[in-house]
Amino acid sequence: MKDLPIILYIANKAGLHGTLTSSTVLLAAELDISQQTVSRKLQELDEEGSIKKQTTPVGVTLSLTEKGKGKLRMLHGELQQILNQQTNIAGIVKDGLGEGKFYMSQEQYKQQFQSLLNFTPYPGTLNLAVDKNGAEVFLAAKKQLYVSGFQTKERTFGGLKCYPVLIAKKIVGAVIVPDRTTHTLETVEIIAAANLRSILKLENGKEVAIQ
Amino acid sequence: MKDLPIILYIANKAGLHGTLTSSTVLLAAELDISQQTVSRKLQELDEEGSIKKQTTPVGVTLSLTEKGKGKLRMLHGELQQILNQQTNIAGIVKDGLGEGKFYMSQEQYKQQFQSLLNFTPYPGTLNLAVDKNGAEVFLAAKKQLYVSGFQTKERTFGGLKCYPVLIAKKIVGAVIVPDRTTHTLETVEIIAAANLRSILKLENGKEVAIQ
DNA sequence: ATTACTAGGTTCCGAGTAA
DNA sequence: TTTACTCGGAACCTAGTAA
Repeated sequence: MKDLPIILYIANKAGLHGTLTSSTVLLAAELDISQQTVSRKLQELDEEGSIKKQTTPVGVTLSLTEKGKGKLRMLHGELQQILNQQTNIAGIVKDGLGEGKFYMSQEQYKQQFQSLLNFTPYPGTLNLAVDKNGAEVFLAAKKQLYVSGFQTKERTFGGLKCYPVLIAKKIVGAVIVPDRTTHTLETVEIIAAANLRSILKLENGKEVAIQ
Repeated sequence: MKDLPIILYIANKAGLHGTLTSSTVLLAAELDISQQTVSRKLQELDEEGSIKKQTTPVGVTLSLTEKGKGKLRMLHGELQQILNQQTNIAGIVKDGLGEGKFYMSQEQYKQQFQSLLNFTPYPGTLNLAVDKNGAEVFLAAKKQLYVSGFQTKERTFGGLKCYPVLIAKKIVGAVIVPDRTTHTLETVEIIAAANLRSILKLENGKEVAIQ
């Protein structure tokens, strides 16, 4: 749309249906363009039918036309669509390998989780089968935190990415994606402060939504 | 915001967080500007930090930066505020003068209502006491229809403005404002296909929301 | 095939000023 | 005071091309 700043200014000051009494000089100052440009642009917007302009001896009176309102509504709709994308996915509970429990018991991991997520994870992860593409989009939209790897005298523990999420609309947790993961994003691992399986009464095959 | 069309295009195609693989030639065709302009604008948007651009031998790979997303969100918020103004008010049921019933029984009114509103009003109006200013803003935001006056051999019936509304979240009706009204907008008259008092179980003093 | 530079034409902006 | 015209200069766009 053309000359959006001016239309937005009018809409803000006058409301969608009201009128704005002002002057080209004042508008110029507020919009940080010259009085001449304001004058010209108001003419153009009027001719093109986006606004209605009445010139008086003491200034101008402006309001949006249906066409102008329509443009704002269209733009709003477009933005709505862009911004309100996939913000949740569902996954099916499935068996993990019991590794999660071992990892989540490591003190170094636990400390990092506590400081990054403000909770210490229950020792054990919930594995969810999800749509791979859906999960990628979903996680891309989330804030990514990073838990670094470390070494003990026995072995090396890798780093992992970590995305805070809300599980089943009420429990704060996180999706974790180990750097060297055994499964792709077809499966997603979830941690939380409590045992999700028990407090959500989950069994294999049940569906859980995360957001 | 500068170069909104390009940012919107990327956001539409790639989503907020995804990446778009394309070429300046293709973008030029879709946006109806020259390849050179696309090339330059992508450089500018990249330098200014609204998008991230990677140039490959076969085209460009684009994604929005946090700054770019922020701009979209800000614009969206602004539009939200403008568009989602007062879209409902509440009123207290009160006694009318019984005139409504007489007017709504007039065949010429009934026919016009039917064609404008797609319902024939129940013979009688519901009077609601509302906040005057609130009502003005509310009605200003509604589509205004006009029912013209007419004459019979006995007398003259005036025209009236008519605003389709939803009553109590479920019943389609309309606010009517006679051209020569006896009350100001402190009281609002409502019509609907059915008897609102009975189907909503209303008595004087009860509150009704209209939107 | 790309991207993107240069050059020249067009559009746009705003200082000056008339009404 | 206004709005809005003229006109010179700045900004912007694209055809031609190099890489």
